[in-house]
Amino acid sequence: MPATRTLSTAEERSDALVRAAVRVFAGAGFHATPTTAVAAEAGISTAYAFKLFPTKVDLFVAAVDACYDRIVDTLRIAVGPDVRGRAALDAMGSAYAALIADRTLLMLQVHALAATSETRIRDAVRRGVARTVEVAQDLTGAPAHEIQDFLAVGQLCHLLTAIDAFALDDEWATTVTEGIEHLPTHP
Amino acid sequence: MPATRTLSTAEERSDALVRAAVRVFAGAGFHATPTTAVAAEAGISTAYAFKLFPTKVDLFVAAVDACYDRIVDTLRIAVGPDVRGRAALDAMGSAYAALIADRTLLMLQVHALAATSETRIRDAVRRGVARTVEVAQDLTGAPAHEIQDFLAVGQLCHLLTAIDAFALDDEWATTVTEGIEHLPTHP
DNA sequence: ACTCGTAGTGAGTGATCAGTCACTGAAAGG
DNA sequence: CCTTTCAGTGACTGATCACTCACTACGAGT
Repeated sequence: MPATRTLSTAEERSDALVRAAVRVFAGAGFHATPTTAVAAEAGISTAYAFKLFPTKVDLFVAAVDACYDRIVDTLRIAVGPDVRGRAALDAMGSAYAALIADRTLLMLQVHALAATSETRIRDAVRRGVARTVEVAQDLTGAPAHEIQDFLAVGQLCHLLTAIDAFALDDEWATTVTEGIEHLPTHP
Repeated sequence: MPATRTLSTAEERSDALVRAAVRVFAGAGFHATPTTAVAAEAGISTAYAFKLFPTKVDLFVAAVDACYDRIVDTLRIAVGPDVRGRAALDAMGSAYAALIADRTLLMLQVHALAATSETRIRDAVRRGVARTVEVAQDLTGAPAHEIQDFLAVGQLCHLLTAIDAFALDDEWATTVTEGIEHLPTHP
């Protein structure tokens, strides 16, 4: 293949489109984001976006899967081979906090959860949570209640970040954010 | 006022509309639910619904506020005057689990969180969380980290219920649901 | 009886958006 | 070259939806 190729492969375009979908859907969610906005962010026409992903749901599901790909990879490399149990879970927690610091993956999860009335989106979230739990179990060997804690604290971070509680200094906000890994506040 | 009155007061209609809004928005969320569907559920015309609540956001915010009204009331009556600390928080947890058993208030919270890019909705969620935290602090006197736990477990229940994890018997699902107050599965 | 404020609605309208269609053009193999 | 395949798009369309307007009707006070 010559270096002067102007057309991309469909696979390259699909990847770019999914990356754009993660960013754009994270902003306003499934129903509030037009497919046109995703295509524009990826720099391709709406018509071609629909050729690559026949429906908007297909594209959203691909974005959710990509989101959990990144999460699972991050958790996997966070913990050294000799670390187990709670220490390993803590390492995963820190890695996760760093990963979602830019809010993109965090908000995409929030929006995916809200779109679970669409069966295929619910299934994508199930797959993602399943993979997360499995990697946490396999690499830390921690008991069920600690895995639950790990997930629960993650969900709490989602809530607090979505409402930007870290930026507030009312008493309730400081109570509920104190000691939690600080995530950057909304611009 | 005679018993044969056929017109309602605007206040009665508003209340009915907000109750309908809680139910209907809980189903598909803010952006996927037309105002017409809420008005129909309440048995009034779309035009009148817009006279009572000038915008869809106004109606949604009223629904979110009503949702947290019910939550806060439930938490308040759950704990006896002499119970404090972790025991009191556990009582609140059980009362909360019973309250959200029909998924309506639970899913409305999930959808509200996903709609926080609208400032007024974000503020409504903030108000709700603030009230929840305040009532938990005042009535239990529990330390901050226990209040955080309380919130975190609630959020975990939202996640697990939204993806109907309680209905699954894959290993990850049983791991992550075991010991958590069982909520009914989706029909 | 009359009038005025308020409950209540049918029938729109303009904008947005998911998805389609008919088409252009690049480039690899022969 | 020339044909075939695949990347890529502009210009629609039909449906949906937030919100409006012009209007009817009820009933309380006088």
